Amino acid sequence: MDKPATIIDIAKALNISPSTVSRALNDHPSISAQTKKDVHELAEKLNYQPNLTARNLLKKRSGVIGVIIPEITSYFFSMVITGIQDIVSSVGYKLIISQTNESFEEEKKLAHEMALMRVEGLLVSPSFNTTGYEHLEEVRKSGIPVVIFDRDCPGFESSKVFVDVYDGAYQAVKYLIDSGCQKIAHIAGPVSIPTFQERFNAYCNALTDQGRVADPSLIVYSPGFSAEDGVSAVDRLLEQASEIDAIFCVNDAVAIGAMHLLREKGYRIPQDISIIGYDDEPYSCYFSPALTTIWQPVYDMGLLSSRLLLDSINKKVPFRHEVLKPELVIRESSKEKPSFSL
Amino acid sequence: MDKPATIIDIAKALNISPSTVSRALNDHPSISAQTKKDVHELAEKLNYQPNLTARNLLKKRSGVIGVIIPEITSYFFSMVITGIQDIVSSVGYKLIISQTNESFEEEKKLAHEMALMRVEGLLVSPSFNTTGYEHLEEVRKSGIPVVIFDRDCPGFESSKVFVDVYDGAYQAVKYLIDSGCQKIAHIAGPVSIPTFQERFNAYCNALTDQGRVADPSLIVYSPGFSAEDGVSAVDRLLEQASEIDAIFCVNDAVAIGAMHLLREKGYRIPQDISIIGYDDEPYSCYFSPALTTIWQPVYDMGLLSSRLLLDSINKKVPFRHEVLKPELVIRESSKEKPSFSL
DNA sequence: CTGTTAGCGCTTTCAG
DNA sequence: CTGAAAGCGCTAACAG
Repeated sequence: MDKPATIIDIAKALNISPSTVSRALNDHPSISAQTKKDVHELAEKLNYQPNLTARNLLKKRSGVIGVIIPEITSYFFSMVITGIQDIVSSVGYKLIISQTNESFEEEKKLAHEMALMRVEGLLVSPSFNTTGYEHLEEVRKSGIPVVIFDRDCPGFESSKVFVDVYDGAYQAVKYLIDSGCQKIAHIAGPVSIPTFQERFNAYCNALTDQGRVADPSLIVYSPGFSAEDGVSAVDRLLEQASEIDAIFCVNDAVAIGAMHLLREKGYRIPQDISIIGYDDEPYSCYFSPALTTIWQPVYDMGLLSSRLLLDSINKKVPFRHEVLKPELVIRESSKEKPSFSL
Repeated sequence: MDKPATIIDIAKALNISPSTVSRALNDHPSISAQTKKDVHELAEKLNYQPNLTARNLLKKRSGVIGVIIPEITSYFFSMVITGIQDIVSSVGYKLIISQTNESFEEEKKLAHEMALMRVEGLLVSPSFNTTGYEHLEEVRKSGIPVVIFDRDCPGFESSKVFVDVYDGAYQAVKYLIDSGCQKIAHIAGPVSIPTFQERFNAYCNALTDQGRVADPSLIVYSPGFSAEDGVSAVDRLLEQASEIDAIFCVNDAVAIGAMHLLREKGYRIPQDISIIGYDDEPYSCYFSPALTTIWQPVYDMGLLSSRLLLDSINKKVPFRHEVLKPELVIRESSKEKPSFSL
């Protein structure tokens, strides 16, 4: 209601100067106990709230950190955000979160807006359609530190935090080989996207490293990576290949869609076909069979990237590149590895 | 890099006054085309970016809207946020999002911080442990409109947007009855929480409305509402009841946990036991059997609540209470309703 | 211990 | 069409 009380209102009412009030409020050492008491009491009474905008203008800071992500509606990114928030809120920062919906244009617009808002730092995971980094260069040129996470921006210089995508995929395929699978298929995501390209590469290399060949008829490229895409991808796979006994899916969603159709077609998992996904989504362990998958330290990624960002904000530090390790979570959708091979 | 250019820098360089520059930049009608051109060109060259903090201080606005939710890591809330963001970003607002993790203390702190930041409006879905609304009253008293969504704050006066929880639950139980189920159990959530209490009430009423009684032995109260809770709840249910042929679960997570254990114990779904959940989570249709559940217009809730908030910000409007309708999504985890009853 | 002064960057009367 | 001046609310030298 009405105008909020200012420091000047308090000063006038107490017949002292605004600076004294300011100092009293900020608990400055050289202010008499009595004055402090008077000021605090009146402030309380008037329900005084400091105007952060004024303070920010003076101090040239905003107290907010920006986050740009492709989408918030995924376990992955919402968990990263939780990690980020736990760190930055502990040091008094607020978070401005925006999603690009995988649109490059939107990303450029958002980056620009963030710079305008004078965010003190920016965390970004670029969209799949991002093809240049001038928008991020601009942000950095305005003196705002940027940290990239999860998805790389090759050539853009900044601190970065990733999960070792290749390693996770390699582990998965290696496990399938070790468990005795002979015809291991792969439902690949759009390989124009580096993350999926890496999973694809790991699939091929894991195979060749064991003296096998990556048979093209065992690979199907999915245009998307949702559960629906998994359904149609496995449908095509079954047409072009025969006798497959394992599928490494580009992510859990696709794996879940794939399992769905396979079961409908009467395949037994894992007796007929082993399935491994990627991401360890919350419900993946509740499917039957429970999905074997790759777990990623998602929350940690949020913690780490925001820590790196805070470092860059506080002092000029050299860029750091951190790579977190994923883990294979063995459940029921894959055959067991014979114990003698341990 | 270096100091960002200000309006004064431009003024000096062009030998005109800051006010003229300001007007030129804002395309004020009474400025000569030539001056405008000069100013814009130099602004471009100096990479001038208006200082929003200064402008906000003057205009007494912040351009941001606050959102307080229990958690961001759920399909439900992240989808609501998407709806909110689609509306508010179209009119130039930025979003500050914070999660309470169901902590009342945290919620109070956040509400206070939001007020301090001078957010222009606040959207809140209170935590389950929220017992009073003084923190929200305070926000409103500072002149910041508040809109409550999804979970009610009884007695707190503001615009509110909810889904008709009772209706959804009633539909679910009614369907089970109509499909011929005789012993319909309920895994209830913590009934201290209004949402779960309502689902419970609907369960009882749907039964009694059809001339049945809500048998206490068919009801199990779960302390939580995760998939794990569903597992243990159904375990207890099987001990205390016999021959149940349907379970209405408080939400999809619990239903998924319940189905998991039931399958392990050899029950066939829906032949032996029909299952209905609540929420229609993204993967619910991919379980086998696909889960029958209640869908809620989550995105719409985000749209609507932010629209109501914008209305309150722009002009004094009376509070509005909106109730959105959920829908029963029939899939495979429930027996079919005989067609003659249609 | 306290007051004076100046200014953060911008907009907006009020005068020309 | 343009300039001078005032001020949003707060803080920080610099003086006492």
